[in-house]
Amino acid sequence: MAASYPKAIVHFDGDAFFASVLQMMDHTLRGKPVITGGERGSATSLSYEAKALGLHRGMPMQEIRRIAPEAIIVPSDYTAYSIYARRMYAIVREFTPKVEEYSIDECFADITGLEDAFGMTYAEIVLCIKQKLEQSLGVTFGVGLASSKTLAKVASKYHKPAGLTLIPTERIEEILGQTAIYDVWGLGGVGGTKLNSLGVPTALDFIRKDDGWLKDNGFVKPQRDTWLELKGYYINPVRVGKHGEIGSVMKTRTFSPPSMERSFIFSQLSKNVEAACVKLRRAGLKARALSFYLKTQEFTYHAVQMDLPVALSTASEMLECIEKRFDEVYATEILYRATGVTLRALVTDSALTPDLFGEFEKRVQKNGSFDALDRLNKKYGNSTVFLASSLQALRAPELPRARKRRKGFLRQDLEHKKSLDIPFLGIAR
DNA sequence: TCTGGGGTCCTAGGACCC
DNA sequence: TCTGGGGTCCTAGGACCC
Repeated sequence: MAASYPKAIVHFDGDAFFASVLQMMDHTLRGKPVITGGERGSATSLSYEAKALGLHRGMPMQEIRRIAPEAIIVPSDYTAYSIYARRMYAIVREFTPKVEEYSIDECFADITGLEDAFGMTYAEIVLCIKQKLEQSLGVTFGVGLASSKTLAKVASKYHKPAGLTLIPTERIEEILGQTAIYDVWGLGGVGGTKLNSLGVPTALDFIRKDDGWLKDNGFVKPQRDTWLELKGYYINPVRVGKHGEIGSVMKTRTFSPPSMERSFIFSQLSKNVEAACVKLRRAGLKARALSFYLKTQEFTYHAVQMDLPVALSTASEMLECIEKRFDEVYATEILYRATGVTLRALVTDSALTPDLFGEFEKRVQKNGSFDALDRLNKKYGNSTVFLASSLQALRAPELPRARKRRKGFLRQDLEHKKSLDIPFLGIAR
């Protein structure tokens, strides 16, 4: 009996990807319990040897050291991860150009209709790609083949690690009967809880409901699409190429303890704007719009959305615009715990057209590092002694140390905070 | 665990217009 | 001028993902 696939969609998922990459880069780590994310204080990725010790993702490092002193905590290396990711995409592309780079450790491929070209069944093609990935990268992969992305996702995590699972149409019900509704990609915690409370604990129970039931219970397009995909319909397409292009740039940071001091909160926001601009310039982009927000101690958000007069990539000029509207979100007597900024409507540098009044020309000349501080300082005057004093800090020789300390800042640092955080403001690079 | 950081997509609802 | 119906466009915010 030939297995039937209306579409042949494959999902590849690197097993314990970060930890595995680090084990490949350093052979002394192989076969050992490796944990990454030490710099954050909790585990980001764990090797299978580490998982076998009962350790799990999100576990505090302190606890890990207590439970498993033999565990090796290694700093993250995002450059290495992305090199491996690119190799992974390249290998899959040797078989088909229809590859979606979904994330740093996952991709989808559409191999529909390729049996004749390779003289193999879909299952054989998939096995062939899987073996090549594992041999070339030294990382094992969970691989799933089905007729939709959602089903392929179910398949790739069905057997771990190094699993290969096929879900042709005739096996859908069997597999989904063993798939918890919480584990279905796209439904999330809220949707999963809701379905569970409606008496739908598995994906099989879900696909057995009809369209009317979905509508009556308030399920909308994203859930309906997932429902269709689980039934085997190809709804969510494999998106070739487009991934990797940046649509928006965001920077957010929580600070502790929370604060109600306007100048401090504004400086936090400045820091985020600066960091976002660094990323923006690195990508050769400028933003025509942005939004910024303050997050209160109660986890409510207050945001302002604004268009920029011209496309910008420098923090100083964005901050001028932001300052004018900062008080729309900031209120005295309220404790805030985080700020954030999102740069949107991005355009490439080359596509930028100078505006009518020569603003563009003026801006080109203003690329000095201290420009931002000078202008802000002049603008705010006495009301922001804070910024003025930070200017001194910026020019002080111990800048590198101050920057470094910022990472793990402690309560004591708070007393001196004003001179610690501000160096970030206006360092244009 | 009193709740990280960086993204995308969808939708309800307001503004505006016939 | 008022009322109602019905489009379109835009945005804020929610939910989800890794």
